[in-house]
Amino acid sequence: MDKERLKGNLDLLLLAVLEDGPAHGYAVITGLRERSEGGFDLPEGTIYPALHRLEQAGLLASDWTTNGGRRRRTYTLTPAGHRALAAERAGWQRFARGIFAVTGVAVTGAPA
Amino acid sequence: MDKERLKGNLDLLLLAVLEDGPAHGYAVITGLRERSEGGFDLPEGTIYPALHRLEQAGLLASDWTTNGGRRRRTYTLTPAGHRALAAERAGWQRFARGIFAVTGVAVTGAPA
DNA sequence: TGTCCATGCCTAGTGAAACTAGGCATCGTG
DNA sequence: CACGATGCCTAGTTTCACTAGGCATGGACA
Repeated sequence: MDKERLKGNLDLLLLAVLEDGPAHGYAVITGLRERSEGGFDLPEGTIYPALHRLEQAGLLASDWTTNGGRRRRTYTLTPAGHRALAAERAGWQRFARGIFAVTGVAVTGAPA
Repeated sequence: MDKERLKGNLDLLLLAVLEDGPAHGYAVITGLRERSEGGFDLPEGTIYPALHRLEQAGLLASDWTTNGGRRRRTYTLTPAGHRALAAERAGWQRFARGIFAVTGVAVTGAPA
């Protein structure tokens, strides 16, 4: 998957994953990988700073839990996060429609 | 239109515009603006360096013409440019399908 | 006649976003 | 007991598009 294209869309992806329920960073990474069937296999250096940024922005709330001896930081969407997700989805759709208008490439779920 | 999302998609847009026939830089800018109904209103500082880069990469060929007293540099898609455009379209579709898989946002031409 | 806007080209430096590459710790398995 | 998977973190780099400036011509309008 093209890395450059990800720019500007990372928040959308993270918020969408967390929409299905709270998760910790590592689970977000694996969840993203699974949902996209390997398409989005993002490094930790991308995910963790982004989660911190989203929390800083008030879109996520986090709390520490311990599973066995491993500490996890679990993130949950805040109400502002839900609103931001909706805005991100709309923004993505606007952009993708622009691309369609210029290139003629439409996108649905099914492969060609 | 979100500026960050453009990253990685600029070549696709430029090549797609030039697919309809040769054009000079300024015409690419206005063509892009019209096709997207104002969505992609990109500054010259974005377009010109990108066209130079694409020519350097062998995807475009250019020649100077003069219209009245105004000099224009007209760009044409090379065969490699056509192939690159096809690859860009495929890359975009792959990416957009990944986004769909994660977020559920499908994109067709028609607005909601 | 002079000024201003659209046309038309260009580039050095900035800024924003994700990534690289490293560090640290625990747990299970061979 | 070593190594991979789990799990967290951050400083610095890279990679893109953009900002902000420069330059020139032609037409319209005062």
